[in-house]
Amino acid sequence: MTTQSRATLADVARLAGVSSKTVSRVFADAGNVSAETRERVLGSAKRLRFRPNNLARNLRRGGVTNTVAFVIGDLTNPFYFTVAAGIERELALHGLTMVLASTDDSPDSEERVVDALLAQRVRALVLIPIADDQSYLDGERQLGTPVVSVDRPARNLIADSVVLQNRVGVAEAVRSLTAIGHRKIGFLSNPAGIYTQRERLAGYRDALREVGVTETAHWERLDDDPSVSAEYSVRSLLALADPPTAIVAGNNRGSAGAVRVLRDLDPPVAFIGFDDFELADALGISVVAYDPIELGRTAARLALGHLADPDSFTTQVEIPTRLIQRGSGEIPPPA
Amino acid sequence: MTTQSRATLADVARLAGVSSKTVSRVFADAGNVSAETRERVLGSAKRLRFRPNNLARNLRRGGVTNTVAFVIGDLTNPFYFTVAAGIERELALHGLTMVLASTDDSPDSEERVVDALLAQRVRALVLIPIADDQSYLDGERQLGTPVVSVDRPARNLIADSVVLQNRVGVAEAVRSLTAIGHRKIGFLSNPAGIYTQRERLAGYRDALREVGVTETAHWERLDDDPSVSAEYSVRSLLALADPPTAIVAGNNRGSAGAVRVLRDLDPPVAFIGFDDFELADALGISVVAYDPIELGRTAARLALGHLADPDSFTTQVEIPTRLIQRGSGEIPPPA
DNA sequence: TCGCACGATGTCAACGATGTCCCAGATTGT
DNA sequence: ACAATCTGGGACATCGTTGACATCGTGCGA
Repeated sequence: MTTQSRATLADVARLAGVSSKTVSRVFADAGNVSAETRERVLGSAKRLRFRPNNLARNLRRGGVTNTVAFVIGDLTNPFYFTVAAGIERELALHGLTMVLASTDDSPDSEERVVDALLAQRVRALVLIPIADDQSYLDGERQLGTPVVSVDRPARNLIADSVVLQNRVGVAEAVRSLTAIGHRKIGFLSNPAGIYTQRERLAGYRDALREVGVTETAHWERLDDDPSVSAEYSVRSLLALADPPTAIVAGNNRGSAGAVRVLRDLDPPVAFIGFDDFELADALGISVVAYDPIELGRTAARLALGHLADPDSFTTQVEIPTRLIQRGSGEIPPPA
Repeated sequence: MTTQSRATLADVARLAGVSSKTVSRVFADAGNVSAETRERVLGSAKRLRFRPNNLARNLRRGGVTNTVAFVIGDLTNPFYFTVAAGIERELALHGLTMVLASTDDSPDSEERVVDALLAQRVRALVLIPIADDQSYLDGERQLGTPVVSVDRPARNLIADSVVLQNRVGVAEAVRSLTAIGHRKIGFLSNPAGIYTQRERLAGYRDALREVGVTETAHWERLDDDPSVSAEYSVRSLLALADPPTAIVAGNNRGSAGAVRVLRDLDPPVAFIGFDDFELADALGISVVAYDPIELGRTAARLALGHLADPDSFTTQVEIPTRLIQRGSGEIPPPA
């Protein structure tokens, strides 16, 4: 494996008998090079396996790359990576590349990871905020780097954001349950501390209040400890002296647990989850759904918008949710 | 929004009253700078919102970045994304970043996408080969860029690869069916043309041949048209004059379809899928499983190994699979 | 007390590509 | 026929950082 060193513009130029500027013209400018010269240059380039060095190019062009960073908490969550797919697609349409970095859901590493990306001179930053405070990004924003927060609003930072209709979505789901007579409705949330879960909890309470139910605390299972399984929470609800006749989950984690417990219960307990999932249709599970790809695309579009017009206003977008009824949410309470 | 320009080493140096080299030392070398000077430099840097420019740094250091590219066919396939998560984790341990690019399953765009990444001077390349020929990467490999192919071997290219125990895994699954008396076993494969599916099909035939069944063509549903739904294929198997008593699927696409059709069949038809999936346990679906995270980690480790020792031999790794019995695969044939 | 090692800092060039300016010759208009 | 314009191509500086090497005190052993 003779690891020879990489060819540069100058090497190609020497072999082709032209100046390096001419080679540069062939590869970038496309301006004013005779067909004959171009052929000769391309021939030499191929022979030397030349590949233009984007590091140098970008440096010369003022330190601007064509990559956009997406900072994600937990890479193994299917929700986040579908968002990433949306971002990648939209960026690809504009010739931009996505760099993906994970903070492993650790608030402390967020700033460190983001810093490393900014040092790479990413063109824009899309992130799912994990830490309690994104004010450290303010300087960068003022320097002109678009920052878009996804799924949750950034804290202490003026930035575009794309979030779901969490509160309205859950309220609609709960309303569909109260409409068929349910009053004792459980709610699963874990981790309960984060923005999305707080919003969804609020939606749950909203809808119950509308039918006069204000005492909901004993039907709420709010945890911040990921080791508490959703199955356990569901069982603890069913073990109540006055158990709920329906359960709503704040995320797909809750759905997975609920499915396991509820499938062979008699009398059946109604269930509605948040986040759609593979096979939910086969299982007949009703869910509050939305389009995660669209979430990503929208985030990318906002970033691209700021790149095109740095002085545009910051925007908050809400991605709509919709209730998909598949059976589990349409079970009426026992007579 | 006053978009002021970015501060450089020189700017910080001027403000701190030192040379730019000293500032460089503070941010990189960490070598021999007095505490007092360091304080002063860091102060100026913060005031100017200075951030070192990795483009310039990497250029100066010989055009070597700390990013590794992962080229993926279809970003929305959870399998690939979990692999990506594994890669990202392993790389993070070594201070490297992952860039993700998608070819949208188009063989034509593979070379284009890869080229763009190589121009960014990625340190190594991990890819899921889509095109029929990866020989275009040979030059780059000779230049010392580690290339690792994942899930399928690269064609016409000497490169490390990490693949699953496809053939053995499926053979084991089919054997578990023949062991309890099944002889009429269907096989679903779509897209059937790719390496993994061909291997799995071979495993299926292997195991049937062991029990003397050599005529399997009418039980094989091999499609290359993604618009042919797995449900349709399953139904067409069941509609045979002599329908199979068990079905094996070549991927999770097949499983999803099979689950929908098979759940309320009487007499029940045994089923084993390839690829584990969320809720497979709740549904009692037996599958041939493996660890996709480990697949990614292994790929990353191979790349890192080549970076550490450029002259190391290329390696082929097989990630083990295992049969997880959850009920659907243990149904005996009707008496 | 002198030489020398060492710590703290500075000078300068170079990484690879490109923007700016410049030039020689060919072509065009009047 | 001559100036004006265009076309292909080159020289040189430059983007922001760092490696190699130089410089200047200071303290310490001989």
